[in-house]
Order: sequence, then C-alpha cells, then structure tokens
Amino acid sequence: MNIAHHLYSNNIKPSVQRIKIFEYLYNSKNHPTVDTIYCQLAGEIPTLSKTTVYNTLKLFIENGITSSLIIDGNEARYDAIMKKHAHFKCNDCGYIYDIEINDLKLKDSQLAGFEIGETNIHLIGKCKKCLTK
Amino acid sequence: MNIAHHLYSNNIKPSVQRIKIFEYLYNSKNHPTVDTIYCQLAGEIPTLSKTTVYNTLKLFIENGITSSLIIDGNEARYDAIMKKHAHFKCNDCGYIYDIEINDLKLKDSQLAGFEIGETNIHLIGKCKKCLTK
DNA sequence: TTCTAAATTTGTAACGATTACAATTATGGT
DNA sequence: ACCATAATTGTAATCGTTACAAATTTAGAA
Ligand SMILES: [Mn+2]
Ligand SMILES: [Mn+2]
Ligand SMILES: [Zn+2]
Ligand SMILES: [Zn+2]
Repeated sequence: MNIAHHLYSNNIKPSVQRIKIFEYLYNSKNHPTVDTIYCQLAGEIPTLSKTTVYNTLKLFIENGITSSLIIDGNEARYDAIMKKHAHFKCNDCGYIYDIEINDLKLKDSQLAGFEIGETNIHLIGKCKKCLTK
Repeated sequence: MNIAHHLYSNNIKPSVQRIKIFEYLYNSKNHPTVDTIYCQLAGEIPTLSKTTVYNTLKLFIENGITSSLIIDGNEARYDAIMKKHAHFKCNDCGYIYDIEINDLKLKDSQLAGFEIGETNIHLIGKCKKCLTK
C-alpha cells in the first residue's frame, strides 16, 4: 500500500503531515481520536498542530478515504477502513472492534422512497476478553 | 398514560419539572435536544434551568424510561420510546424518523462470547418527502 | 403547625472537543 | 529568484455539557 499514491489517486496532495496521519490511521486500526493521532505523531513531526489533524481528517472524509464514527458522543473517532462494517465498543477495556455485517433488515415500507446515504451500526457491551478474566 | 404514575413506578419522584419534561418528550416524539426541551418549557415553567433539563434526562436514562441518541456528533437527542428501533435522519429537513428493525445479522463468530448491552442503528440520507418536492 | 433534614432546582463557572481565522511557512511554476 | 497559491500553524472563539455551591422545595417528625 503506497500511501502517497493512495492520496494522489483521491485528489489529495500528499504532504508530509497528510502521509503520516493517514499512515497512522491505516496501520493502527484502533479507531483513534484526534488527540491520540496528534500525540502519536507529535514526536515525529515536532511542529504538528492539532488543527492540522482536524483539517486533514476532514479532507480525508470529504474525499472518501476516511470515515468518522461517534460512539461515545463526546469525541469523534476515525477509521481508514471504508468497507461497510459495524462497531462494538467494550465498556471495560474501551477497545472498539470491527464487526462484519451480514444482513440488516429494516421494515421496508417505512423507508420506501428514501435515499439512504449512510448506515451506522454500533454495539456496546463487554468483550469476550474482559468477560473471561 | 399517567405520567406521574409512570415516573413513580420507575423510582422517580414526580416533581413538576420532571412531569413536564417527560410529558413533552413523550408527546412530541421528535427526538428533541436539551435546548429544544428547555425552550419549549421555559414558557410554562419560567424558573426552569437548563441544568435541570440535563439532570432530569440523566435521571430518566438511569432509570430506563428514556434513551439518548447521537446522530450528529455535536448534540444529544432524547427519546421516550424504549422499544428497540432504528433512526433515519434526513439531511434536508432534519427530521429523524423512527424505523422498525426486522432483523440484524452480524457475523456470529466475531461476537461469540461477547455481551451486547446496547444496539444503535442510525441511517442518514434524504427522506421521501424531500426527494419528491 | 412548626421545625428540620434531605431532595430538588437553579445559576454560574469550568471543561473539552471542535471550529474560525489570520499569520506564517512551504510549494510549484515562471 | 520571484510570485501566487496552497498548506500549516497558533490562538481565540464557540458550544454542548458537567461541576458545584447556593437557594428553594418537599416531606416527615415533633
Ligand atoms: Mn472500524
Ligand atoms: Mn426514536
Ligand atoms: Zn473488553
Ligand atoms: Zn426530509
């Protein structure tokens, strides 16, 4: 996965900041918050500004290579995996799992004629790891 | 539906504020925000404080007669309908529709051994009304 | 009724995530 | 090198929410 090329082919000029931010997002796979991303990269890019992280993620979202998810309400998390999937957040360890969706059936009649642009599914509970310890 | 009794039977002492807030929530059915509730009731209860609205909704949630939903990341909305259902938000008119869930199939293997406490589903798009005008 | 303690409500200040904005820095073409 | 444009940065403002202490109300005992 060549990140610079990935950005280019999505109409994003690959600056150092953009490459590093996407690289972190893509490799970490832990649905980080802006603060997490900022703190992780502040070492590598000492001049990095939190505003840049916000701007960059917004740009990524607008160009369809990142999505945001809000599970807690208080702060947004980001995801470089664009394949449609659900999320499970464990209330104990805080980890957010990716869950594949096999099928979602809603009552058709109510949504007939509606245009659905986005489907968000998130579950909350306790994960296996936390339950068995 | 006797609201005072409904509160009582859920271990909530029915004060004037609590009754009015639940009454509004239950009758309006439009998933109001704290600000909406506050502004609506400020006329009836001139001394009402926004903090009371926050406190009261928190109490309702703790006692299981209200749920909160976050569709836009910026502000919480509240719902007195406790039956499990999904939400559809129209990006044009802003209205939030209640949608019945017929079935949700996730990949079982990934959630085996997990304890699911909450399931949130919200769709975003354009509603029929807005598309046909 | 009157007194008193606990519960509830209220107003203000603090908080934290996000956004606005203007200044600075980097980039790319001439 | 020079200039125009884009990107980054730092600071201040915004806004929903929470903390907290003071004021008010409630309910039970005396
Ligand atoms: Mn994910
Ligand atoms: Mn609803
Ligand atoms: Zn866990
Ligand atoms: Zn609409």
